[in-house]
Amino acid sequence: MTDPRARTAAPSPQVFAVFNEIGIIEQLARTKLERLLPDGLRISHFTVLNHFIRRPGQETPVQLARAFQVTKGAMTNTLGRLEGRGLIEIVPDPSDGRSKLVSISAAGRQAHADCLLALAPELVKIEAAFGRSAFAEALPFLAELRKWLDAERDEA
Amino acid sequence: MTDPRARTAAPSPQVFAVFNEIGIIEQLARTKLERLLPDGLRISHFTVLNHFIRRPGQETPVQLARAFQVTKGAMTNTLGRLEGRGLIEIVPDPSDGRSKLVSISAAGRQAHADCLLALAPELVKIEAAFGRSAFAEALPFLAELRKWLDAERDEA
DNA sequence: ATATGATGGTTTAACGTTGAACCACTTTTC
DNA sequence: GAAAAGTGGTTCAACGTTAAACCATCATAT
Repeated sequence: MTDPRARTAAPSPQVFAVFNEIGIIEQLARTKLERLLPDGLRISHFTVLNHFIRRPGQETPVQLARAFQVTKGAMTNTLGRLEGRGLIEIVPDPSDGRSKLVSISAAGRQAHADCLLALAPELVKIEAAFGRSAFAEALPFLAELRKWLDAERDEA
Repeated sequence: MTDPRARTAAPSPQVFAVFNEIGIIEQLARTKLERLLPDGLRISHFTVLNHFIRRPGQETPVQLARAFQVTKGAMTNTLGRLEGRGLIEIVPDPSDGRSKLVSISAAGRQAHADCLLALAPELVKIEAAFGRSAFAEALPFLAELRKWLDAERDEA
């Protein structure tokens, strides 16, 4: 603040580098794992199924869109594909005429199990290459970063 | 290996979680930062400019595609946009009739500087929220993971 | 009650990406 | 040398995503 020309400090190269690595990892991991999923399922489809396995019950499309940080339009697309395959059920929300309620179906639970089986070997291989603890240690920072970006999202 | 039914061990939840967080971070960061870039530039465009700033010289489209882990088709698209804006120059490779040589232009250097200026405040804010060291500490694992996924890519 | 604003969901256009087919040129092999 | 295999680059279709406009329905205020 001693130099009046200094409007904004420069970010450190590490910040750039972290986002750069994350971008490349996302791309590599998505194409690699997507190739393993059965029946042309996409990561986005699997993620929704996974969500319902961990938190059984009903949820609205908007809740799901927020949970995965995608637009409503993207979620409309994803849910349409899943419903078309019979992996989820969508019913109107009796308490709100605008809304719908989404839940996983028996076929969806089976598909999720198939996905897990298909992904397991690759994930185990990755885990073995780095050791179990490496991922556990990396997780807190990534979760914090995700939460921060998420929270800062709707502010602006 | 004592149980013949055990074909593959199950991956730990942390591995799943790490890729999940990375996926969401990538999405949030891309849309957030892309909104800041001037003149409708995309992250993929900026990344190429950034590459040429750090490593001045000439490179072929295939080299660039490999560096960023995208398909040749994607790089054709990216380079076409950049050339259309006059931010890079593409000339035929005199030593190989199939190939081309890409280099950054003066306008490209200026655009890169504008991008840095536009991104700086946001990145500084993120850096301040987590401390400078947090990113430096997270980087080695991410770089390792990226390298591993990259290397494992062409094997299969 | 009525108007005004907010929210849930869909649709459309535009874009970037993958994957595969394709052409041109080079390198290798015999 | 000629044929075969490999490599650089482009094009095309298919898909997922964002952004924005839009309609229907709820909530709130007056």
